[in-house]
Amino acid sequence: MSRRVTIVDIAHAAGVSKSTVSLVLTGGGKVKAETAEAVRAAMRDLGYVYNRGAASLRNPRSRVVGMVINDLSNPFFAELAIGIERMLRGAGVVPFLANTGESLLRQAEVVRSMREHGAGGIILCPTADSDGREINALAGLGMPVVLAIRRVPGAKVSLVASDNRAGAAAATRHLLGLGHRRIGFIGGLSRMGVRQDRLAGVMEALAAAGVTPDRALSAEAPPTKDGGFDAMSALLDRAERPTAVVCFNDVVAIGAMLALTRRGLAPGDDVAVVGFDDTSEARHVSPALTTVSVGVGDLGERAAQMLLRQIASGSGAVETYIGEARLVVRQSCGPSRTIREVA
Amino acid sequence: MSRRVTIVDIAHAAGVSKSTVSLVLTGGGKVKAETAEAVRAAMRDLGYVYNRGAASLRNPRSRVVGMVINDLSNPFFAELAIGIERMLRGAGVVPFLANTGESLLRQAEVVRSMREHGAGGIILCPTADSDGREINALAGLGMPVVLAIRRVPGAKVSLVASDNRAGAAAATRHLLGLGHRRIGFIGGLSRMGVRQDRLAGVMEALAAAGVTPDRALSAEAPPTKDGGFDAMSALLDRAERPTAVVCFNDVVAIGAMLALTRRGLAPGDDVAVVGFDDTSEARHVSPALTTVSVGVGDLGERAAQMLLRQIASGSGAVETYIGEARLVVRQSCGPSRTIREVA
DNA sequence: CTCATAAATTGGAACGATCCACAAACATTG
DNA sequence: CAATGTTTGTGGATCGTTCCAATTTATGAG
Repeated sequence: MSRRVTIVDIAHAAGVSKSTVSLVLTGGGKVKAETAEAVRAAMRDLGYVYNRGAASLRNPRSRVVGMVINDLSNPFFAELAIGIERMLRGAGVVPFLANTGESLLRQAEVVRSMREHGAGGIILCPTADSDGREINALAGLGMPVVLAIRRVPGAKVSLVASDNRAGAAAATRHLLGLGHRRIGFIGGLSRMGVRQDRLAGVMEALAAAGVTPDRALSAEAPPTKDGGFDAMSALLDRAERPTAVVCFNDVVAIGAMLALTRRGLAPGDDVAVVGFDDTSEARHVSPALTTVSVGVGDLGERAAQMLLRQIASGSGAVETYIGEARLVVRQSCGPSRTIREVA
Repeated sequence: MSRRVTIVDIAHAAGVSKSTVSLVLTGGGKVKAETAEAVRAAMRDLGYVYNRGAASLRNPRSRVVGMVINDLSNPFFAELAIGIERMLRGAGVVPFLANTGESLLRQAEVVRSMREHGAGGIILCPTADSDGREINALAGLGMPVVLAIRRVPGAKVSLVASDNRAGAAAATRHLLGLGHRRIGFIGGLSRMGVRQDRLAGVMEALAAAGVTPDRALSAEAPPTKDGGFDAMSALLDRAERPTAVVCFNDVVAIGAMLALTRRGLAPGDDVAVVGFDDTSEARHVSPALTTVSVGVGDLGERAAQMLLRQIASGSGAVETYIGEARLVVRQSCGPSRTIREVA
């Protein structure tokens, strides 16, 4: 196997110096058009491949960033990753992607590995048990960091998330408007900031309507389908059942609907169910899930933009963007005076 | 901001030479335990970050590979990516991930970018219109390549895929066993190898049962929900409707079920529907979708293993793995003598 | 045609690691 | 204790690029 082709080979073939080749590579200008063309021709002929590792050794301004996602198998986060990637590639930046699967250990490994590869910044969708100090330490070392979706208690870094409180409040007002009074909240773990915010939104709306919340109607559970199933089942075992539930997210909501069906209850008619996130599954389940859309693709793009800005400015200034959360009414809340979505 | 800390700084702090530091870094052995510990302590104290770019300049054995996925928003491919990633990280290899969104241009860009970053190999889930020559060119340059899920006509590289033909045949036999005779095939574009294989499986099973296939019952359409919706609608407009359809994949099947429902027909009772891939959505739609499982996570792991083997051996030997496809019977094919899945 | 200036090009020194051939320190043995 | 072998440890060259200061070449004004 022949040696790798380097700029020196190109320089030789094109009859110029390696510096000139470097100039046309970096597009700095200052090189005559015909010389540049000759160089490019030589690169084509020899099958030259630019070595970014070598380049960033000398010039550490990096065109690579890391995106660390806690659960890629969740379409919500996959959509987020796609939004981030779209924006980054548009800006000529190459994203390293890693999936932590909610493991704090893997998150640490992955972040280290990205630093070793010279990532110029990191977009982090943190695991539920992330430590603010660790993230601050990372940012303190001069690494631009943007948290996405989930805030981390104590972390003083930039954040892109949705207005969970307002979204949950809107969902709750919708249920109140339909006549529901016994409204529960299920799914998510209490240490999750996102859950705290969404629960707070529900409580706020109940309070505003003068309804006294029943603490027994909110159940903690892993943010999975099984979690939703179990939590809903537990609530149904109680003497005083809820007539409606706001769920931590769509996955939990789907699990909850399954639990209802299993008991011969009709989601929407017997117990109203609202999800959160508006993943594509929400449209496809039956009955179609009323949910709160957070515009996840857009959030991803914003996170990417924010990171790029942060890298460009170099001033570790902390920014926060809270995206609007919009209620999407479908069929899972039974008869309604609002207009149903025309799918 | 202070200069980056390098092995020379570590060497100085630990009172050894940079060569020794390099030795403990690469774990080559030949260094006294206490010296190694002193070096490691210095690294901790100074907050040292290994510079892989510099390392792979001198020693090009790369610990990075690229994974190029055609559509991450499809949970099927997301699951594939997760399987690949799991195996690679287990082997200490860092995957670069990129999403091409079915764009051939982006695929080319992304592959180039990965080569520039020194990827030691690439797992490619090719766009539908990929050119075998281009892929052969890549492999010919000494880059280990493994195609996943989709074969590319003319490409002479390793492949990990599922037995689409057998899977489709099994699904068709299931429908035949339920008494269906007018069995259609919908979704996918005719240039897709995967579609050709699945369609061939259907035809094969029909022929084996002595049923003459009606060409008018197979409809081409983009492999999306809308594609499935439109294709199913078109078939329903025909005088002689199918009583059952095998769909290109689960997404198409869900679209087809939507089309049925829209016309007041009950999927499963009026027209049987079978999907392909067994994504998580298949379990959650109603009626739950009978589909063909290809074990996508496992396929991802196999692809990763195959690439690692190929990188290790260095011999561009071409391997092929065809995973088994298993019929999963649920509720979308109406009354059945087979035992329903106990969800 | 000459000189000043601008534009284009160039060689050599980095960047931060690994590799190699060799040297120093230590152990073993007759 | 000399001779020999075995661990450990070391300086310098090197990988492919960018940066810098310096040099050559082209352009324009008088």
